Amino acid sequence: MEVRLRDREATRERLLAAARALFAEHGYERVTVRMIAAAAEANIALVGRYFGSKAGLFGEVLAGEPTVRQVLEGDLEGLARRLGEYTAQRMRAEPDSPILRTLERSAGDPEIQALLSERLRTAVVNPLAARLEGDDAMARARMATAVFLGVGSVRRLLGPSDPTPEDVDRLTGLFEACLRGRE
Amino acid sequence: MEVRLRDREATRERLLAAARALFAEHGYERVTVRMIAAAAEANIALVGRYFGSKAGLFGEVLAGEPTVRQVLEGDLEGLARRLGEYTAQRMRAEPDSPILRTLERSAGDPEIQALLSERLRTAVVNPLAARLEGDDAMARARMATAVFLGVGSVRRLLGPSDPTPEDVDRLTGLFEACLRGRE
DNA sequence: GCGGCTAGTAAACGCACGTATACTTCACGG
DNA sequence: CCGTGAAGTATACGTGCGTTTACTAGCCGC
Repeated sequence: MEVRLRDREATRERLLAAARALFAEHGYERVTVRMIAAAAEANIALVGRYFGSKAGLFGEVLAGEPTVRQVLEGDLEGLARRLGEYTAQRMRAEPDSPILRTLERSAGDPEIQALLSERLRTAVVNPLAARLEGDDAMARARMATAVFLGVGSVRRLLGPSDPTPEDVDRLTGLFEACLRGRE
Repeated sequence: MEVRLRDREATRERLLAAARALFAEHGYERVTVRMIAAAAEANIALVGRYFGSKAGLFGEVLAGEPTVRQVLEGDLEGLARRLGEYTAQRMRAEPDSPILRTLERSAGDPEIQALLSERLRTAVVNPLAARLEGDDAMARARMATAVFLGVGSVRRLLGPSDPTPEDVDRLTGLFEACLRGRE
């Protein structure tokens, strides 16, 4: 593989990677383009050149994230428990996903909020609703998402707490109640 | 009652009221001291003079909010349903409480986050935990709080939705699952 | 080998913020 | 009626931000 010092694509990728890590670490507003450029060992002006703006770079970071969460795959019966276990981890530590981490540090800028909203919809809520049956599948998917996001909020605001087996059971029960259709 | 144009206490109160409304409307970061001063028809410098700083003013706004939520009062059996109904309202519209509105617009500044955290603890989580029994009362109160906050997050991010009677039932079920102790 | 496109750079622009300072104006007690 | 102290004002300070501009330097085809 050729090594080029002046490589537009490689520099662009470095900026993207640095932005991905920093946004996940601190959220949108508390990351400056100077921080990103420094982390990528690139010049500040290149952010504007390659991504148009800070918001454009953020949008590309979001777009680069994988859409389907592995939690949603697998059998439908175990879905509530997988969600319960996955969410229980959120009580202790930050999510791996940059989207979710950024979401938790939630941005006030309406443009950024719209980007996050669109992404949450296509990456979490819609895939989840697609796995459910009934005409209120979307409402139930939203409520399950609420539980999921809420646990993150509580950890962020009140501090982490190690989930007990009872917590996992309780969360699983919550998701079962959310996902269960009318019988 | 005497009418005084130069009334320190009245001006202070106007600033406080303006700040309360604006913080609830836009969150901490997106409100400037200039906005507050303009809304209160007071001079910018008075914010610093009377409250020390913007953060000091915010702290006083938080401190002025009522501590105990009426939802928590009343019989324990109906608590889950009252929480369910109260939370269902959050699917449609913003909370009345400035604390909760500010919480939803969540501030990144660590100092402000600490203020919000302390307030959420003393105004919501602790009173709720106090009403529960069992050694994991706090864990269950935190989970109920997570559901409550999560519904707000989802409304803010994905847009409001009118709660159906089924939503109320489902939320009530969620809170029952959270609040129920070991049997 | 050299000119021209282009990646990369340095520096500054313009703005908005929270805060601080020096000044002005008014109410009120003597 | 006047001086004094507090209430209120105008303005500027310093900082940090996202963005832009004018420039430099390197790669590549000819």
